[in-house]
Amino acid sequence: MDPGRGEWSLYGGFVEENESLDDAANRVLYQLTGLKDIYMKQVGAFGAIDRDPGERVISIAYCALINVKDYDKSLLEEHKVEWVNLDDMPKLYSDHNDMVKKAITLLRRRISSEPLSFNLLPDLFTLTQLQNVYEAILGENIDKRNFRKRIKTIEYIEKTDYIDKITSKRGAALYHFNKEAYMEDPIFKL
Amino acid sequence: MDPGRGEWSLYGGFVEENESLDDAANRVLYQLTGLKDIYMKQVGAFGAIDRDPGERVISIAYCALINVKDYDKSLLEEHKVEWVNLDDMPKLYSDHNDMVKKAITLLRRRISSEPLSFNLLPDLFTLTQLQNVYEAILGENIDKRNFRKRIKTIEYIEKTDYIDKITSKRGAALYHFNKEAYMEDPIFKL
DNA sequence: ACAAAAGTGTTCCCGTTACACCCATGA
DNA sequence: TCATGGGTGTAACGGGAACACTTTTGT
Repeated sequence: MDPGRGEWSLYGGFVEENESLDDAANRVLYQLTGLKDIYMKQVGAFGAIDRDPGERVISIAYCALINVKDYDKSLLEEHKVEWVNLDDMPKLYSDHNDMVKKAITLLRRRISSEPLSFNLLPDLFTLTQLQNVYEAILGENIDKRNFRKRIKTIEYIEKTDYIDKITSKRGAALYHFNKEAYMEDPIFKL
Repeated sequence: MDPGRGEWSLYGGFVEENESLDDAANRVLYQLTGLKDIYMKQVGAFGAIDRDPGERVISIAYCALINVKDYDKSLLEEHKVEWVNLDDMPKLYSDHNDMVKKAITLLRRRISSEPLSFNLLPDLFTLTQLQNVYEAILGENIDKRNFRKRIKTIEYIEKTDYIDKITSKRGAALYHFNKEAYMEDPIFKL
């Protein structure tokens, strides 16, 4: 998000002649963060007549799942862009708040039919980290025992022999998302 | 749907300067069917570079729920448009099959979180009619007793004293969707 | 020793499913 | 009288939610 015209707004760009909408979204994301191959979905087209006071603009909003640790800070500063917590989100320019709202709805719906979380986690992750992602997306707390019970029934989330000793004294088992197993049998359980 | 360029395609139109995307969709629908105030949702923006062989076109697809009985036949004939059954749908022009597929997915997801069916039914309807709509949208059969049990738990679907004697010899109770009750307490159960 | 995070089972409840027969009426 | 669609209840099952204590180890 970047400051624009006195108000904050979402970061955007224009679609070039030689690129699809998806390509354009990926390019803009790359220019902004230096990230490629990121999970990204179209949120929708926004086309009220007066949504831009200057000229008629139709915007196609996209949302991406980005691990906040991964971004290139210098690029963000260069574009005068900042990450904000959802709870701290200010009033945005034009209909950009609607875009965010629709994106959140889309994500919350999708997380129960598609394993989104792994786009936000490192290759190896602890169950606590995974649960944190779920709680962040759903915006609510989940019971630890129930969560871990459900995870156990999902075949393509595999426990490894590695142990994470960084975030806890006792050490936590590291898990792995087996994408191949998911592709073969894409039944999502959570 | 109308025949175009040797293949069948979805019916479309261009967005005017003085109308929003939603307005444009409603206008096109009106020109085609003579219907107004129809339930309509944006399906998404389609923007592959070569989706139209002539020039670069970005399309925003919409889907509407229309009771097939309501349409103005002369308008359809005038525009050389036909209704087709989903099962009989031919290969369509460009990415139009993707549009239909996405629209169906959207409807199926939405019907379990929003009472869509009433847009396809007359003001008074029998439970069998309602069940038919559900089965049509979901594309599967539903057990009659279970269906009726669930309907009974929904406050805003109200039984009236009227009886439909047209479609059955015995006569079937007519029900009514109480929109006000739904608006007050929009918890959808089915 | 104690603080901090990891890990672990059981019970209860409710919603979903499966399933088959009688009823009223017009033709 | 029969064909047609309308209407009804119960039992078994399974998934989700609630709930609290022990373990390990670094400091």
